[in-house]
Amino acid sequence: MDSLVRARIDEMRNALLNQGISITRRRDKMLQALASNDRHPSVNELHAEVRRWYPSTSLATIYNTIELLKDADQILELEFSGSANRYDGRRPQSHPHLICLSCESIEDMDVESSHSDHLDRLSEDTGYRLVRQRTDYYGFCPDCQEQTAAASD
Amino acid sequence: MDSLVRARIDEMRNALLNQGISITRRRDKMLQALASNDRHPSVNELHAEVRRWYPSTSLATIYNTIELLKDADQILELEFSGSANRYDGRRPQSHPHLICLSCESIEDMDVESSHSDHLDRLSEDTGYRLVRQRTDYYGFCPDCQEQTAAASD
DNA sequence: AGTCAATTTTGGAATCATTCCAGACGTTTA
DNA sequence: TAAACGTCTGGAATGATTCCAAAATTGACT
Repeated sequence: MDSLVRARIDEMRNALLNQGISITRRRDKMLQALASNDRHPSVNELHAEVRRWYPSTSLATIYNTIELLKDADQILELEFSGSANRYDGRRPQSHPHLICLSCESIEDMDVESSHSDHLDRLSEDTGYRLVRQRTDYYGFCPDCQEQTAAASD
Repeated sequence: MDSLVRARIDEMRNALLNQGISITRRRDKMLQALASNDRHPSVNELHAEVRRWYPSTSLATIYNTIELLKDADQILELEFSGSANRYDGRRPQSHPHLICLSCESIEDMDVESSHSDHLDRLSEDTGYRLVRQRTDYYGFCPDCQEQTAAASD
């Protein structure tokens, strides 16, 4: 396993432990699933993954664990109204994404430099106490563009 | 009525007419509601507003009209998974918002310069064909900060 | 190991925004 | 007036998320 993935899992574990939350087997599997999946999985995908090891796992447990991770600032939730939310457990800090309107893939973009400085500056400017931001770009990924081009031949 | 509001209503009307969509009385009221409300109303608020004039109006009609406006690029939809979507009919182009996590108010921020240039440049860089972006800042508005400060006295 | 208390998990029901649909209604055109 | 078409209604269907009470698991202590 990638050492970065391992490090990320440890980070999540410690963050939870610091809040007095125990790492049960299901929770641990879920951390692994989150750390090793860069496709921004939905709750259902995480559920399926954890179930491979613990088939009795219920959806409620997945939602539960997500709540714990949110409270510990260890997961980024991308909300959608029409479809299921998607989650980024690899980089819990706000960062921009490329979202394909056709295949619903979600890709990370590089972090803009000094993200928290930016929020701090904006907080001063606006009078808000800002805690996070969402920046996402919507369009059509290279693969989907090819497919529509091919289909119109 | 503000002349900017009036101009915006005309803009929406024309955009719909250009797509061969007729402006019914309910639709027209909804355009007015959208153009004159800067608080980013939800579907329920729009429904209530249109109902003041046409009490038999159904929710489905509101959803319908929103669909028409989206297709005509005349409304900006802010998606939320936990609560109702919010709509900006005054500035249909992508622009950033300040969102209060406590009172759920949504405020417009000034548009970054040359927004479409920015998308064009990013499209080149990423290979995506980007059509819109979402940039929102989440935090606590000045009013809500005061209230929690006062409550802790 | 055995018991108790506390935490976690389950599974199903409840909630709520949104979408769907068939029938009713209105408007336009001839 | 009638036919044709688009619009609107009201209620049902859908689907993600939340809630909850009961069952299962865990950890501490004996």
